[in-house]
Amino acid sequence: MILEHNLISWYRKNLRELPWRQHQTAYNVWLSEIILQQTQVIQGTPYYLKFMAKYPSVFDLANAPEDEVLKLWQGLGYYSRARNLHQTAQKIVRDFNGVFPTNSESLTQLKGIGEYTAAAISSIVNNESVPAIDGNAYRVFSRLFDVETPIDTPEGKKIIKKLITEHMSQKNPGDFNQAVMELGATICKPRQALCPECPLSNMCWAYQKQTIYERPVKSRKTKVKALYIDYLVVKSESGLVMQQRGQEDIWRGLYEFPGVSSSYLLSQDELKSSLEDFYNIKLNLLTLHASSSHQLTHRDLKIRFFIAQLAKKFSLEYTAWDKIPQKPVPKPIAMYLEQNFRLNKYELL
DNA sequence: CACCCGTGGGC
DNA sequence: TGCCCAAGGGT
Repeated sequence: MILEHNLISWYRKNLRELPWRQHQTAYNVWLSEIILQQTQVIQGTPYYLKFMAKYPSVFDLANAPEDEVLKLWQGLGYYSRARNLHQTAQKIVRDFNGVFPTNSESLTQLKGIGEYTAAAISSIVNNESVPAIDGNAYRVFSRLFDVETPIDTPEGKKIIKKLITEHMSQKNPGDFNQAVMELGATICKPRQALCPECPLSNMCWAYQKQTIYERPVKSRKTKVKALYIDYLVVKSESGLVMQQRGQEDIWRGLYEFPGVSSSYLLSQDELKSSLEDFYNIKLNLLTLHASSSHQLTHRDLKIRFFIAQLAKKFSLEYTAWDKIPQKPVPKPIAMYLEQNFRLNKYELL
């Protein structure tokens, strides 16, 4: 009770004025929550503004082509969020006349909305008393009660959920959930926590025991695998050869150049023969044009771009120069295009 | 349920 | 530099 009171009164004095807090409609909150999944506010905000400007309602979003949605999402990462966003918008329009379900259980049925997002939407928009447990909530409550069980295990998640459920507000669940996240983002930070300014420091076990930076405990660490990607840049007067990635692996649905990937660095001969076999082509010349490295959470990418000269025209489709800027592409491809082609004309520098 | 999915920033 | 973290979800 005292926890709830201290937390919510602190929140109402200190909340940041964020764009999606102006109206708090279901569409508003849903869009912001999807954008902010695994994404910091400072990184997601420009995307939220772009999406709201282009798609003011769920109908506008539903009617957009998928490539256009992906293009607007480009650079934000985790592209399945954009595809699910689009599909869910279409379902809301088709099956619900454009009106979102109000309770968290129904929301969970929709693509891209899991337990956290459903709780966030229903508590903020519909005042449903369900805990929205994100990374901030795990950190805040594991510190408040000095939880030693790793929070990335089923047992740890259960413990945190029970603690939050016991302490969460019945009257103001939306403010409570947002307050926990706000506290985690601005005070109870992973590093450089501002404990003297915290409204809950007097009841925080980890603060008393000086275990703040040992909480939360995590058990798993992701292992990073190396991935070598070699791209073939095939030019003609009309454009570049580009293709859409399939449903496997990273960057699903985004566009890229033809190429090969490998777990080890291919020699020039290996590369040449595998490209010729895979695409059924004959390469007269293969010249290294640029290379870059790119870090993902679980991948260490080494990318090379080769200019190719073919014996005959490529069998794959050439994308016209003026169409290339419309294609959603992974970050390394965008960087390569920006550095080597003029943005408007897309001619070789 | 363990693993996979992007990108940017901090230290 | 290498690692951690961020308003998680799908499979």
